[in-house]
Formats: sequence, C-alpha cells, structure tokens
Amino acid sequence: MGINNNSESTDDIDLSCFPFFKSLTKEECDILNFEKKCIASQRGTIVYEEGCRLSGFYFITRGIVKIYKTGIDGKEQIIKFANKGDIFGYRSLLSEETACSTSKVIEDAILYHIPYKILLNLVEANPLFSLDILRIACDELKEANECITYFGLKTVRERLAEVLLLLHKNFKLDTDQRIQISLTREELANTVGTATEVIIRFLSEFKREKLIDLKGRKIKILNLNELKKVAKLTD
Amino acid sequence: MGINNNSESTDDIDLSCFPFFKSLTKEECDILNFEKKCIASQRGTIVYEEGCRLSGFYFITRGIVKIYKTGIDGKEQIIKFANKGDIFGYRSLLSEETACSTSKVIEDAILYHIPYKILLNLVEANPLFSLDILRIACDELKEANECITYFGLKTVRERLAEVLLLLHKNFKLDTDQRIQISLTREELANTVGTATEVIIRFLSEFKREKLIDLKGRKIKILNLNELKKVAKLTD
DNA sequence: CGGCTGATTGAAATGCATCAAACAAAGTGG
DNA sequence: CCACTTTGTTTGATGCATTTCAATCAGCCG
Repeated sequence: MGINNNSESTDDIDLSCFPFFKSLTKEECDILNFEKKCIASQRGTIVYEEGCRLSGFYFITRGIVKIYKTGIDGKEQIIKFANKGDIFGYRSLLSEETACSTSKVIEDAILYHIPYKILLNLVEANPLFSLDILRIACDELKEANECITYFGLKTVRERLAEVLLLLHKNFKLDTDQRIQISLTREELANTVGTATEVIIRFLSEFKREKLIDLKGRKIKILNLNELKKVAKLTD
Repeated sequence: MGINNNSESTDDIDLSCFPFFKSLTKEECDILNFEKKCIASQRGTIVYEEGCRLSGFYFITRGIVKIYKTGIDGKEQIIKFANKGDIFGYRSLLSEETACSTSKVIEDAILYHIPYKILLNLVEANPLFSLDILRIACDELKEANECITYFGLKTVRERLAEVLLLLHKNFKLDTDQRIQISLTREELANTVGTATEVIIRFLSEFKREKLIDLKGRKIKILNLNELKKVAKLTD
C-alpha cells in the first residue's frame, strides 16, 4: 500500500446522471463519456502529488480521497475530503499551475479522469456549466474561509468538535448511526491542526462527557446540540 | 468614523482599462460603465456586513478594504485585504447566500458597485470573462488553502513572518521602502490569529534581530531571506 | 511468533493567552 | 490652549492549553 495501485477499467457509467454534469447537452455528455477515463483506486493510492502538472481533473463516484499539503517537517495538513459527486484537481488546472496539494485515496474509490481540454471546451461553450463550476469554486471558497476563521478564533477542543460535526454532516452514517468515514487519529489531528495525542485526549474527554461514542475509528455522535455548543456554533 | 461615510459620486472612470475586464467587448463595457455606481468611502466605512444580502459585487480602484468574519466573542478573523484591481463580494452573490463576512474600508477607497444581474449576464454571455472570474476564484481558493495550511502547521511567530512577507509582496512600498499598508497591531493580530500583545512582542523581537524596522505602523523589511527562513518558506 | 502500525496514557516543557498597568498619541470640549 | 477622554501601544507577570517526549499497549499481517 501507499504505492500506486490503480486499475484502469473501461467502466462505462454515464456521468450525466450526476448533478455536477446536469447542465451539459446530450452531445457534450457524449463527448465527456467518450473522453473520461475510469480509475478504480485502492486505499493508499496517491492520485497526484504536490508539484505535479495535471492533465485533467477528477470526478469521484465512490470512496473517499483526502486532499492535503505537506509542511517542511513532513507534517500533513488535510484541506478537504472529496467523496461521491465531488470534483478535485480542477483548481491548479484552471490556474495553470502545478498541483499545490497531494490527493490520496483513503477509502477504495472509483475516479473518473477528465482531460483539461474537455473542461476548457465545456466552460467556453456552455455558460450554464460554466456558472455551475464557478459556484462550486465559490462554495469551496466559503468553506475555506470558514476554516480559516475557525483556525484563527477557536481552540483545538472547539475545532475538533466542529470537524466531527462537519464529518457527520458530509458523510453517510452506517446502520449504527456511526459516521462512515474511517479516519486514523493522526488524520483527524492533521485535519484539526494538532498532535495525535491531543486528539486522543479530547476524543476520550468527549466520550466521558457522553457527547460521542467510540468504537475504534467509527464515531457516533450522541449529543448533537451539546457538541455544537462545544464547537461554539450558532446554527 | 465607523459609521457609513460614503459619498456616491458620478465618477465616470472607464473600467475597461483594468485587467479584470479585459475580456469584455466594447458593448459589454458600455453596459458595465453605465450600470456601475462609484462609491468614495472613507476609512472606517463598512461596505457590507455579515448576514446582508448583497445586490452586486465591488470593484476597488483605490484604497484598501479588509474582509473579515466575527467570532462569538466578538474577535475578528481577517480573511483578506482587497486593494486596487480586486473584486470582492462576488462569492456570496454567486452562491446566492447572504454575506458570510464583513468588509470595512481601512484606507480611503474608491469602490465601484456592479449589480448582480450584470455579473450574471456577463458570465452567461462571455465565456472568456467567465473563465477569467473562475480563475480569480481559483486563485483565491489557492491562497485560502495555503492559509489553512499555515494555520495548521505553523507557530504564531512563523505565521507573523509569513504575513509580513505577504504584505510586502502584495502592497506597494513607499519611498523609504516601507510597506504602505498601515495596520494596527490588533489588525495584524486578527490576520495572524493571535492576541495583540503577542504581535507586539514578536515584532519587537524581529526588530531586535534586525529582520524588520518599525516606525509606528509602517514596517520595513530589512532582511527578506532571513524572514523567509523564520516563516519556513521554501521559495 | 515477531515485527509493524496505530492507539493510549503520563509527565515535563513551552508557547501562547490573559490580566493588569502604564504610556503615548490623537481627538474633544470647555 | 490645556485638561480630558479615547484609542492604540507597550511591558511584565501569571496561568493554562497544547506540544513534545517517552513508554506501554492493542491489533494486524506475513
């Protein structure tokens, strides 16, 4: 693991059924479906690395990919988890720069690679699609700004509570109401921006306070409202 | 001060000379210039506040505006400084949400208000402009991601060094090579995400180490390379 | 079984936040 | 024009949150 472990398949799912492509015409969908390349990737696979020049962006229909940057001392900062229906890798593409983050599969995933040229053609030819992707970028920007704010104004304890709430909101729950995404303590730490040990301590503190329940990496939120108070959220 | 102190003027500068509008046709420029509204705003003016519904976005041709969010305890987190040639307020507009940040003039500014409808028309009618604004959003996203990373991985001392370098890069220098933007210690603190006193201590530490020179709020960088080392920057 | 990675706990060190107080500068009103 | 208020800057001292180091434990895989 940790090494490329892809298998290019000829999986011919029609991407037009996903909301992201809703504004495309029939012809555009045909081109898209023809040019896309399906990549089934196992946990640990690195999709692209910081410094790479990408040839296209990625659309994910299954699994989870973490997007992160690496600091000088080798510590990671996770910026985002991409899952079903998300796109990633488009930012550096459109800015015409090398990737400034790394993306790694943390839950076996199905990815579709879509060439840059197709993206450009669509943006230039289809104003509605153009607006769609612009709105996606704006939404990401909003989340990033909220993230900056929470880093600047909140303590580690508050940030952990907020991250748990975000994971709860953005990822499916299993039959036992546990958040399906399975992160190591270290990955949680790299999201919150702290040390692994600190995460462990606060998690067990939350558990003691009956805010959450832990079963290995599977977390269940027991008291949503109280956790929101800990996170100092208004809504 | 602190209260609205605008004066709507009929200033008829042709906006097409700014790079942001470079992709517009002659006709589009005419409409833009007709629909824009010039607002001369003094230091302290609040352009819009968190929770407002905006009717358009802003283009700035002079002065500086700080964009920030306010925490529960009233503390501010500054997200961005907008100056000449920048746009702001477009994000919440395109996401069709109320503003999630406040913008306040910190250096007497000339702003142009451009109605949402014009923005939408341009994005839908002009693919090149559409791509331009998409790239701007992507660039902002890149900066935001770097900001998240520096919050997550760096100490306050390192962050302050990085912010000083960013200000040095993004704002003009005066005849004495000092960074023209004039921030209070508190505003610096609200950018770095720490307390005013901490900023003061590190600033005088940097001064003692001959990395910077201080003359009130005007900062001059004396040793760029060494400051980059402090900020743990690679480039 | 032994070696690996990840999780956990404890103790010590430190970076930062907070509180308090003094000072400087700038604007306000008598 | 001077006392007064206000706002911003500075310094010191203290306490707390978080980091770091060290050691142990649990689980997994070949």
